[in-house]
Amino acid sequence: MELPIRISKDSREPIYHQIVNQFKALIAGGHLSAGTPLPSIRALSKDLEISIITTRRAYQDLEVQGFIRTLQGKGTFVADIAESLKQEVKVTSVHNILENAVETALSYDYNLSQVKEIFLNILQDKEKGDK
Amino acid sequence: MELPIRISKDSREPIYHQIVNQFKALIAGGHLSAGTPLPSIRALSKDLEISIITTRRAYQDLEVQGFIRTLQGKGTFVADIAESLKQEVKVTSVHNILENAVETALSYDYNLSQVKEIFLNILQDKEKGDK
DNA sequence: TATACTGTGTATATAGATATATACAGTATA
DNA sequence: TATACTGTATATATCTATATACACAGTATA
Repeated sequence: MELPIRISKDSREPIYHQIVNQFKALIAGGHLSAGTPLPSIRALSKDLEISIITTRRAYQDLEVQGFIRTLQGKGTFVADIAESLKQEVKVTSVHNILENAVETALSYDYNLSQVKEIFLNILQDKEKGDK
Repeated sequence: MELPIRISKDSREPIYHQIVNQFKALIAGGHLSAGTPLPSIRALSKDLEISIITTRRAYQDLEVQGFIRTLQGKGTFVADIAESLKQEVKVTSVHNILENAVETALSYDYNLSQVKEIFLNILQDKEKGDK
């Protein structure tokens, strides 16, 4: 199974944390349903060219937060999460991300109209790119 | 001078890096013009309740990237940067930030229309909040 | 004019966080 | 039963953040 997990080594955000956020998005967004097996820490670490301890750290955080379950010798699976919780994570996370992006754009001395225009341009580019 | 520099200790992004990004936004955005003195590493570290070595690390990175100049015993000042460079940093950074936000929103299985709606709601909230 | 004080930045040692390499333990299958 | 999968643990190196001390620059005062 090919997962859209990517890490940026340029980012100062810890690698394990990038992985956590991306899996959270996939799970809360419904891309990965309950019971689905995740790649093993070895498979993922090879895929991302990082240490298995780094992928394990990410899986540990996800497990502590209740998104996945791991069984020694068996593997890691998407946990059974209440739809309401998934929805809450989805709505809250996306809202926070977009709001932070707006705040940052405003700190560059753009005004709301300009931010809106730039954003709509990006959406347009994405729409064209999808075709 | 009161600067809108804030750090989030919850974020996994290193503190020094958060400071770098926020100063970069203020400088590229024109809020801080060339020659403006920045707070000393002691003043800023007291303001943010962090170590002076952390603020120094942020100032060092900003100096290496050409945004500021520091003189031992005298202080730290906004560097004289070409308007074209400031503009480039401004446009590129904001575009990247908004684009990444869109990408992340899409990874939560929102579609472009939904992302647009959420974003416009946020802008609306911000417009109301400004009043 | 020299010295002391107060500002400024700079350097070093240490602790915690992050990422790695390597070895150990559990489970399933041939 | 052996092998190949799986997760788990430990030691080490690097990065980040801190506390503390040192050095430079400007100003005030004797």
